Amino acid sequence: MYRTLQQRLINHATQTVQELYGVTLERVAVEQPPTVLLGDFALPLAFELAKRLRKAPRAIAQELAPQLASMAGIADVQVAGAGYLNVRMDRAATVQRIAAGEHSDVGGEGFRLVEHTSINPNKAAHVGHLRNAILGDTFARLLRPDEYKTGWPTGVQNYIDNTGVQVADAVVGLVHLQGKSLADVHALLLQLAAEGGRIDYYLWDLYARVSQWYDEDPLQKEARRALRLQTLHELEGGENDTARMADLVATAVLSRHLETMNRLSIEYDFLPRESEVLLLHFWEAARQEMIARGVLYEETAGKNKGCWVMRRPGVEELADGDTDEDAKVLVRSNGTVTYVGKDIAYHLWKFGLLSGKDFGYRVFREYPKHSCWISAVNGEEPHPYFGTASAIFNVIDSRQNDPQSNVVEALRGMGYAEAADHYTHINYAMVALTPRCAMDLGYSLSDEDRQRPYLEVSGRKGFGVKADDLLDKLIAAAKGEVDARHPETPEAERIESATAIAIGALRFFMLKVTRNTIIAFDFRDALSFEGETGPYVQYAAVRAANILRKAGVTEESSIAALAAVDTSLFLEGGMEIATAGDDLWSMWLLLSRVSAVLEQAIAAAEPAILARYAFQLAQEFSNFYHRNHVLNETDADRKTLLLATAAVTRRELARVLDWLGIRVPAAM
RNA sequence: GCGCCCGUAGCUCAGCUGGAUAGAGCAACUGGCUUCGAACCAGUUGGCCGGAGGUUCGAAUCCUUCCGGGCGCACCA
Repeated sequence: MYRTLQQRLINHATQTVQELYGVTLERVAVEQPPTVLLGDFALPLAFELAKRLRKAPRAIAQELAPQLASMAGIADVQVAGAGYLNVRMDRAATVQRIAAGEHSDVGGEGFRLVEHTSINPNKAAHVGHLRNAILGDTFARLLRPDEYKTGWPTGVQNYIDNTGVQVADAVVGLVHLQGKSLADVHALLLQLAAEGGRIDYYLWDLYARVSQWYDEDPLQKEARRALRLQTLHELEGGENDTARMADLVATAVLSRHLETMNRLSIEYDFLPRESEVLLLHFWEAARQEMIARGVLYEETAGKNKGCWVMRRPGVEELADGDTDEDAKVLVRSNGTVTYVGKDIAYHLWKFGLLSGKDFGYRVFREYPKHSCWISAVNGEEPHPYFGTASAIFNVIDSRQNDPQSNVVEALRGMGYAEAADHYTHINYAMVALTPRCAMDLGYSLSDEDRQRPYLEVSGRKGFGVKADDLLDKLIAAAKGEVDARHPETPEAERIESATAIAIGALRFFMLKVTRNTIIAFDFRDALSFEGETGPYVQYAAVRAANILRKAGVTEESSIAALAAVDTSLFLEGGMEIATAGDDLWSMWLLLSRVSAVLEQAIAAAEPAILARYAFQLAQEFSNFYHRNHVLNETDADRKTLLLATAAVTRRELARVLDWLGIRVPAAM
C-alpha cells in the first residue's frame, strides 16, 4: 500500500515539475519524515531544483505544494524546514485500504534456482551451516509464490559433495584408523540406528582425529597423504568397495542433515551430487564447449605447462610467445579436473547451457507437500527439471568470493552474459565462537586465542557447536519458560509451543544481522528470548490474537466490521504533540509497508531487512497494546478500529514471520 | 605484495540508491502486573559515526589517504 502511494506520488511530482518549470526529473527521492507529525512522505526535490532554477528552495516548495495536494488520497502538503515538501495521506481512507489487504504485487517470470546448505556429508551440521541454510531457506520463501504475491517459480537445491576429500577423510578414518570393512560399516550404521546413535556425530569426532593423524607423525606424513589421495581417486572412480563405503556413509549423513534441517522447517526440492556430475561426464561436455568458444586452452610453456587453463577476465591477448602465468588451471597436468572446472560445468547445467546434459532423478524423500529428488545415473520417469534456471542464487560463505567470481567470469567469457548477469552469490560472513563460549564447551585455548574477539569454527578440528545440540538446548530453555507460564496446559501443547519458540529464536538470531556481519556465537545471546529476538515478535502476534479471542471476534470479522465505520475522528493528528490518533496512524502506516520491505529484501538479497521490519512491527504493536485497552474501549466505533488494528497487525506479523520461517505459537 | 570486507553508545548491531535533532537490543539505574498474561511498557545515563582531507545546499553514507582488525589470493576441495 505504501509502495503504491509512493509510486503514484513520484509520478505526480514528476509531472507537476514538468508542467510548472519545464524541467524533467530523472529520479524523485521520497523519504519518510522523522516523525508522523510532519507527514507520511517527504520530498526533498526543492533542493535539487533550487540550483537549476536559481531560486530559493523554500520558494519552490511553496509553489509546488498546492499542486501536489490535488492528488487523490492526499490530505495536504506542507512546506517545512529549508524546503521539504511534507505530504500527509488521507488517513481514514488509507486505513480502509490497508485493512482490505490492498498492496502492490511482487514477482515475475523465469525459474529461480536457490542453492543452499551444501554441507560435506562427512560430519554433523554446525552453527555455521545453520546460518547458510536459514539464509537460503528464507530467501527462497521470499521468492516463492504464495497467497500474498505472484512470486517466481522457485526451486531449492542442496549440492552434495559426496566424492570429495572430506568424505574421503571419513573413509580413511573408518578403514585405516578403525580397520573397518564395507560390511563393518554396514553393521555400524545398523548398530547406531538400533542404539539411537548418530552417524553424523560419530564422524564428527573421527573426522577430527583423521585430520590430526595425517600430520602427527613426520615420518608417516607423506605416506598418509598419499593414502588420502588414493582414497579420493577411488571415490571418484566408483565401482569399488571404497566408493561403496563412501556412498553408504555419505548418504546416511545426508539423511541426518535433512532431519536436522527439517526441525527448522527447511526443505529441499533436489539434491544434485558430485558423483553424478562425474559419472554423467558434465565436465567433458563443458570442456568441449569452452574450447569451442576459445575460453579454455592448453598451456605450452611456463609454470602451468601441460595444464588446460582459462584466461582470467581483464587479461589482454598476449603477444606470441608470452605465457599467461595468471591463468586459472581447470585441468591439471595429470589430467584431473579442478574444483572450479567442475563448478563451471555444474553451473552451465543450472542455466540449461550444457548442450542437452541432465541428471537422472529419483525420489529421495517425501515432505508433506512435495517430493525431494536426488541425482542418479539412471533416474525415474517422469521427473521435474531443475537445470532450466533464468536466475540462480548460491548461498555460500564469503571466503568463496573469488572462486565464485571465477565461475561467473567463465560464463561471461563463453558469451553467456545473460546467465552471468543472473548469477547471484548470496555471500555471508562466517559464524565464529566467542572464546568464552569455546571454553564453556570444554575446548582448551591458547593465551593468544583467549584474547581474540572470536574463533573460527572448524569441522576439521572438530571445533564448533553442533546444530542439533543447539536446537536441543533452545527447546529445553523455551520449554522451561512455557512450563512456568502455563503449568495447566497439556504437555504436548507445551512442547509444541516451546519448539516453535526455540526455532523462532534461532532463525531470528541468524537473520537479524546483515549478511556481511561476522556472528560471534555465544549461548547467552542465542538463548535469549527477550528484546530483539524471535520470541519477542511471536509474543506480539500471540497477544494480538488473544485480544481478538477475548473479544469473541475473528480476524476476518473484525476487519470486515471496520468497513462500516468512519474512523477519521480517531485518526486525527496533532500539530506539535502526538495525539492518540497519531499513534494509531503510525501503527497503520508501518503495516502498510509490507510489500515495500519485501521488495527491498529481495532486491538486496538481504533477509535481515525483513527480520528488522518484523521486530519494528512487534515493537510498535507492543506500544499500541499498552496505550490502548481494546476490550475496555467504550466508544463502539473506536473499539471496532482498535480490534481491526489488532487483527491486521496479527495478519501481517504472521505473514512476515512465515517468510522468515517462524511460526506463531498458539500461546506463549 | 594484490584483491575484497569491516571500524557507529560499555557490549551486540541497524542506519535504504547522501537529506531534518544518528537509532534498536543488551547491560546499569528508576518506575509500572487485581490488566487484552510483564517473553511487556515508560523513563534516565551513554556517540567528535577510527583519524585527516575533499565533493555537495547537505556526508555515518560518495572520493582520496592514513591507522587498526578480518578474509581471500594452489596443478586443495
